[in-house]
Amino acid sequence: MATRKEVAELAGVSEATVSRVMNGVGPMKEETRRRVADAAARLGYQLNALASGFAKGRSGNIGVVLPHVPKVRMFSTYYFSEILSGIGDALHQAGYGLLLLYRNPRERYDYVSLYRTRRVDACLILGASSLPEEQASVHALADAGLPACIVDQRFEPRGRDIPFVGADHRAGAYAAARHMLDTGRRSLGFLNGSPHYSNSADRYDGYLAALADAGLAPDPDLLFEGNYSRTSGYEAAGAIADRLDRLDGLMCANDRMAIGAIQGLRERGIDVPDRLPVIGYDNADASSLTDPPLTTVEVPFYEMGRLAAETALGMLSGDAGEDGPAAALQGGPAAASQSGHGGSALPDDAAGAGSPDNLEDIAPPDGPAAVSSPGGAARTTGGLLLPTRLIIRRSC
Amino acid sequence: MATRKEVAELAGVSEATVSRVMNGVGPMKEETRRRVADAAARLGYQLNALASGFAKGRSGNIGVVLPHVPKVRMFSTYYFSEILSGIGDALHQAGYGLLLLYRNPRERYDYVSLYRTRRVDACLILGASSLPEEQASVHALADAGLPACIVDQRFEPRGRDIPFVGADHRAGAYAAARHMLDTGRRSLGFLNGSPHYSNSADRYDGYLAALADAGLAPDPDLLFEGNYSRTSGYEAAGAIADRLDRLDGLMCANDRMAIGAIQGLRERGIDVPDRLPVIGYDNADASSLTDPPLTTVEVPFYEMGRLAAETALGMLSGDAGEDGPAAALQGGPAAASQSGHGGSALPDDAAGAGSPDNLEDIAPPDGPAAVSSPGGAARTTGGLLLPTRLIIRRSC
DNA sequence: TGGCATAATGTACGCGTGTACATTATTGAT
DNA sequence: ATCAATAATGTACACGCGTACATTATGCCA
Repeated sequence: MATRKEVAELAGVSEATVSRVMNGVGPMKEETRRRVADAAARLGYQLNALASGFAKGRSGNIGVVLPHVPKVRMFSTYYFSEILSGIGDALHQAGYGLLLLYRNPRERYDYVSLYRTRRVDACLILGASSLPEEQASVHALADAGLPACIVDQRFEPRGRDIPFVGADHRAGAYAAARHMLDTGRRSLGFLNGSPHYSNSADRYDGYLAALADAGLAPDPDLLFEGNYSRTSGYEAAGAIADRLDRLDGLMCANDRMAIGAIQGLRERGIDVPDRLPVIGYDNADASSLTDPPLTTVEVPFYEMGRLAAETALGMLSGDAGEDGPAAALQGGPAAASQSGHGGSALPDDAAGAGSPDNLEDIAPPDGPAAVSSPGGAARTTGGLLLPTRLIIRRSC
Repeated sequence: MATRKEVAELAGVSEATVSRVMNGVGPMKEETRRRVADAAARLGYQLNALASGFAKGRSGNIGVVLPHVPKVRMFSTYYFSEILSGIGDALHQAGYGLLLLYRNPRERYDYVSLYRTRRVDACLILGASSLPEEQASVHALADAGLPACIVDQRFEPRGRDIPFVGADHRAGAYAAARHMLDTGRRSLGFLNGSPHYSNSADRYDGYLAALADAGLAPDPDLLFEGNYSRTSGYEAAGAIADRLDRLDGLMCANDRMAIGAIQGLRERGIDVPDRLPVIGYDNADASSLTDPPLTTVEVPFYEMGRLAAETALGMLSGDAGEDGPAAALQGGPAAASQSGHGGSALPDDAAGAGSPDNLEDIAPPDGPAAVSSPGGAARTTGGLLLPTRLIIRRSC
């Protein structure tokens, strides 16, 4: 392992000069720069990231926190892998490392220690819910005023808050419900996810808004609840079948529950879409594999990850970022809509089973103080909401 | 941020004593230990992992390398998320961090720099293939003699080699083919994956062995090739349909291709399983969601990740580990078969669609010098092969 | 009580870097 | 040619910890 001292000797300069060359700081003669670079190359010298981080008091790593319960596959892997991919690209581009952290949603998680021990410089929190332990953990992090970003989950505003980046699920659910209503449904059921997620509430809002716009009153008996797992959708099929005489359409808060519900309905001899049209949400991988392929709402998860990472990084590099995640949208080197993944590009093999249809023009009447911004994302207090898109297939 | 000095002063001891208490090294009076612990607690002091790692020359992080090509979802997310989960649990238990690294499979990747810059103490390589750039990168890592472990991919032995942990895909494919043959198929096609993966070759071996045991000769015209993506299976359906008159069964090297193939076949009016029974491989999430549910081979991905992590950690903590990954099996605090995930436990909602059937007794005649070991895993030169299990559903 | 082995603690330094500050070289204007 | 401003480089130290080694306390046996 070559060290800075050896490079300095070989190049005939001081260690400080080597340091400056390696970091590209301060003015220096081009010839000196080259001599040092050559010496470093000849010795195979590279900065010791550990020592460098130690001297700067920064690890150079961003913690990405995922929920994880042993033996239970609670969440869609599609969801996380897309977001992670976006995060990974953004962090790599900025020269940061991605430290993957698993958290048990039912236990208190000490975010602050991660910073105190310098394991991470910032955190991105994925799959958070408002379970008490979880909320308390996040509040402690917010109170400490540490750089972080919450992905796709909003907490109730309080003094200091952590910025979030999510998707406009209210608009997405509105578009889904609207599609059902526009195609003649009058009595639309809704299989929602756990109320611990702000997602669920947002989707419910969109559902209600679409009903209201169609002059329909919501029927509490047509509201079902699962926990976003396929099994919970499968199990909900019983209750749904019981209300079948009053239903002419079913909307689900995610694809996995929709798939489970379709399975359960089919086992009861209820055909989808002939007897009961169903619409999902997420545009997960599996949604195009099912029979029938699932009409669903595409969510820009990759972009979400990217923006969340850029938001957190923005809080690190000055700005004393009280601006929230919108700053990343405007100032980032690669803004959301230009990064080449997501947006209008179809993910891998999503095509071929139904014609995607951009229905951005069908917007919900009034979001939560949302204002559309240049990237197509809406900015709300303390957060950013990315636009979603309806994908029409054959299930409704 | 409290520092060691303040703790030492508050406790009335030297900094060295604080250090010893925090790390639990050397003999010390219980009262001293308590005094220091109290002082640390009162000041909210925690070890600075960065400084500690710097002093020890170790980052405390293990790099986990994943293939990643922008805009292309090349690999099953199920596969990686299961393996990652196993890795995460093992590393967390050992107090190590998980640094997620994305690699472009088509470019050379400088593993060695990761160590030289002290970003990681060891690496776990996932989704590796024998593409030239990739192979060269791995060889350089092996030549440097650095601690690492390759997951589910074997490279040809050479001087110094990196240990690997994988699954016995030869036996798995044998069981799958055998199941087909035992249920009356005589003319079994095989849709294999890219030959850049040792997986593919192993599965092909198992397929051939089962044919041979049934007294059948392989028909080269019934061998198809995809790239493990659903799309490639979908596209292969054309060639498969062309040979339909000579086929009475189709075996696929993974579930995604099987699902794609079934879709393609159905579009050509070929019913599965009535006209052509199909069997998959992996027991991915989606395999139980399809119509018909897919008979497949379960692979203990979680265990695979756990064992790989334990193998790499074993190379760190002495043993000058020339023993290969088997050491982790015997010596680890939680051996494979006891860790509670995988093994006989069904992953989440895999049940309910067909009766799983353990066919471990149907073993291939002769593996590549494989010897079964206490954990049920076979140990081969330089690597460990975990057992697979046939899961019978309705697609064949 | 003395001596010795061992436990328990303190002292001192190195780990490799970033950077504030001091110093020297260079340039340009007068 | 002189001086000042600025560029370019060197010097010196802090960052927080682990640990080899020195030192002191303790217990045990004769």
